[in-house]
Amino acid sequence: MSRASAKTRCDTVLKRGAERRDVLRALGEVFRAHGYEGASLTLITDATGLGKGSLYNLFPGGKEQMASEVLAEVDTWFECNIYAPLREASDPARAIAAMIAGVDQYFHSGNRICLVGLVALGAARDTFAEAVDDYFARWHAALAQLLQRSGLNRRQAQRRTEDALLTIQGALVLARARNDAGIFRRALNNLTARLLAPPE
Amino acid sequence: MSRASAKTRCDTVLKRGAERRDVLRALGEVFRAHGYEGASLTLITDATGLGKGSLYNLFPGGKEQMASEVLAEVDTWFECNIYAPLREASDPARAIAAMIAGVDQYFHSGNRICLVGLVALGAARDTFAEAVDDYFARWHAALAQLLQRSGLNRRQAQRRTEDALLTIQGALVLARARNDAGIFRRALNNLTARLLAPPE
DNA sequence: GACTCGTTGTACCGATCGGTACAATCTTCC
DNA sequence: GGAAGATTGTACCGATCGGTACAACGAGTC
Repeated sequence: MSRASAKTRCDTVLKRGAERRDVLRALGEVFRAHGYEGASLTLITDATGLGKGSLYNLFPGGKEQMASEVLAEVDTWFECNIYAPLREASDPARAIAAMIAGVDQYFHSGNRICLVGLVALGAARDTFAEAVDDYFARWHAALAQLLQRSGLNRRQAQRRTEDALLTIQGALVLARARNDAGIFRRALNNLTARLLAPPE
Repeated sequence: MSRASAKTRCDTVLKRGAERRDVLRALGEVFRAHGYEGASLTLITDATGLGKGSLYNLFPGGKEQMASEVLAEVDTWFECNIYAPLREASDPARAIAAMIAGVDQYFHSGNRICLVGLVALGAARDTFAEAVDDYFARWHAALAQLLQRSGLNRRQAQRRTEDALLTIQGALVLARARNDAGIFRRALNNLTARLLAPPE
């Protein structure tokens, strides 16, 4: 998942990919709900409505390929809706507000889990280590770069970016743990202010 | 896991509990490494050195009881080493520094995962929902109370406490995802400053 | 030493795991 | 319509899942 392929990925016309998209979406929800190990083929066939035959025809690599493609799909979404806008933004305040809005939308205001974070914590981390690291690394790079353009020095930009990413992850964990999506909403609000604060 | 039993739990003399403690410790590491679903009995027997016979003699309730007792053990550790000191502290600054130091120690400076957070994200959340919520709720109560005593109003104390807990969780996730324990260390440093900052 | 009773290893249980084989079916193109 | 190729449901595979049964073993007690 290199930076170079990012642009083309976003503009790709999905000829016969529409239904595959639907399958990937369903797969994503199964993995989110049960984790990589917990997502049994029975659960997967139920969620997708596809039999094993179709499933292994679509994903010859089995469960690993399914999860891998789901992660790639997540990555693409963030690339198009979060990272690219951050990189191309001229107005930092607007860009940050847009990022927060995008994150809030993607995670259903705290009612949806971060699949990448979930995979990172589980035993499957090693299998998908590259995709996991890449997801956060590219987010980090895009946001830190924007913060630097907005006037922060490199060190401050790095620190604030790290803070932003872990705040989002932590808010998702805590919101889920305490079954209180308000935690996520409040964290995002607070985060906006912290990111937009003047250099210290 | 009620608040009332907290005190006695800490002072309990473990007559024949010493070896059970060791087993629970090993169990904890297996669950941390593989999650609840992923921790198969084979992995468990390997990690504990106990056969199934001994295991089901010690834990008639099977895997669920094992995980339940491990969570209780985690809870006890935090009760004794984190929550109780926070409640009984007279000097807020010292208490917060002690909390951060305890957290850093427990999570091996970012190289160890939060089992409660992991369970919260997984499918086993519902099974252990009460223990999970309780863990964070008691931490929240103890810290918020201390912050109020240090001069913050209720609202600010709540906000900062929520921020502290999710920062710790998020830092653990991100540190693991990016395989960089430095993220956790930096987050804890930053958190100390934020908690000790004067009322806004 | 014999009796007790908690502890342990081991064989085994049905269910389910991820994955494969393959015949039946559906499309597509001529 | 019919040949060709992709797509699908279903039966099946060995391995492993969490859990049980039980006989062998162990430390105490008399």
